[in-house]
Amino acid sequence: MPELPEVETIRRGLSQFIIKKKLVKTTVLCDKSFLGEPTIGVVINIRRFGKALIIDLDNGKSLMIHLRMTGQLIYDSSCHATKSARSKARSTRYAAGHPSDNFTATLPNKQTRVVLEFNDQSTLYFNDQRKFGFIKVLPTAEVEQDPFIKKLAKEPWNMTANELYAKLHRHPNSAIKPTILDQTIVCGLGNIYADESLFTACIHPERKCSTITMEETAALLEAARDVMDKSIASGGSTMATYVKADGTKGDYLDLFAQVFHKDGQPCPRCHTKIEKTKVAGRGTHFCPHCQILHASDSRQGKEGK
DNA sequence: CTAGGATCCTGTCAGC
DNA sequence: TGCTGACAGGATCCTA
Repeated sequence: MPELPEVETIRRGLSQFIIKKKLVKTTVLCDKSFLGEPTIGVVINIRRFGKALIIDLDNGKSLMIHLRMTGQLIYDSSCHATKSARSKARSTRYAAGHPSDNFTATLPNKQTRVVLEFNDQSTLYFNDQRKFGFIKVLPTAEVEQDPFIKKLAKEPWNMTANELYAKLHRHPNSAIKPTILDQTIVCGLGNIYADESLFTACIHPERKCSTITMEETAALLEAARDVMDKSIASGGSTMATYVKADGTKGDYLDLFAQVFHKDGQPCPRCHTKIEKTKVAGRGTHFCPHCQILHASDSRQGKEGK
């Protein structure tokens, strides 16, 4: 699901395409996916707070979009049925979010929840298989007071190791992984980048926060910045599926991930097999050799295997 | 206050 | 083939 780098990728791409265009029509195909009243206005800015995207209009309203697990935004510059074949041939697709065939499928389709149309007849589709994501209309002036936005922590680039260390140690008995997934602790990491960051910093995902040292905190923060910087630079790991040389589909994620979805494959550092387990209900990938679990981290009620 | 689990929803895949 | 349960790149709500 889209994490910070994917949402930033969408923000940059959409900025090129829809700023200064007028949103003229909103079609809501799933009531649950759209909160508030549809509105009409010119797009003047696109911002991001953590994993939330904000589209500001010139009428004092903003669209807050959260993709959650399976949301996608697919911009299509081609026009609708009335459009000529010539302009269709020149159509542009810009898609990001949860990777799926929807990026190239005919739209709208079964998973399309909201359709936003602009004055030049281009279209932004909000697709979301599981309906966890949403678009919400609210006054621009109130965006930063929104409960979700308001409690977001700083992003890794703006946070010091001291700040993160203090926050981690407020949850001494929690495992490190679910703690860094908490957007009020540090903002932007999701399941992929949490695993990747912990791997890079050589920290076992089940380490208790109380055992994380200042040095490890600094390494973790740097790792988080690094993996997300790399992903943003390459257009986000979920930007699209790509077609491999043999004609089969691949996922950009496979190209840069070191551990995520790599269980059974050799660790890039030590060649030990990457393992997959479950930590706090989330699939978790790590190298059992590079990422050591200290004796003091062992938990009761957990049967070893 | 923290910590853990259930929950929202649809689709896909492994195993029988 | 059909059924079943597990699982899924997020966040919130409820309970102890």
